[in-house]
Amino acid sequence: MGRLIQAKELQGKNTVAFARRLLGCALVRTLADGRQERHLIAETEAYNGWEDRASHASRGRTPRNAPMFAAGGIWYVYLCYGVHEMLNLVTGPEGFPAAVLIRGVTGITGPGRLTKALGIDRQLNGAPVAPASGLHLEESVTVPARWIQRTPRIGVDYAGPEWAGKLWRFRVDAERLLKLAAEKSARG
DNA sequence: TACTCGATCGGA
DNA sequence: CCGATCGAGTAA
Repeated sequence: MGRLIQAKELQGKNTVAFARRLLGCALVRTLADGRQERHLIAETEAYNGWEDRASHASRGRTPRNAPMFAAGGIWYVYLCYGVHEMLNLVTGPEGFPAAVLIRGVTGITGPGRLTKALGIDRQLNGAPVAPASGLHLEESVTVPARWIQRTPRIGVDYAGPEWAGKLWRFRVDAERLLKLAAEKSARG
């Protein structure tokens, strides 16, 4: 169990830094029977501001992307390619559209497979990042900087080279995360 | 109302 | 490499 990540911490304009800091945090799914499943976040992407051509917010506010314009601390879940639910954490102050796509956790690679495995869909769209919603975040392990990989975001070539080229995807090897978690639990 | 196209994935 | 699958966004 780690410290709960609160909405207040998600309301700055440092979206990219936050996407990086999310690595090693726990995504906690509360099931219907009250039990909790914990997954360490291994891969994220930042979508930051109106100018970001890869972001849904780049052409202004619409019914779909409205959650991105709210104050940070809620989930933004949408259907991609008519097939996959994508899970995003809304960040930023009210009115500044930003979010972090959760692309992978330990044991599950890919944003579509992640939501399928955790039973996440658009019912969670707009819900607060809190245990009562059934999905929240906790601090867990601290990932050494040298283990963090930065790359361009995936599947956003349509945004053009300037925006598709931003190193706004962050990744850490899942095995290393699990090792850190094991060391932490051995320490007590 | 008629298009077009995706922040993906699995199978050929 | 390609098709699935559907809703948002745009233009008319």
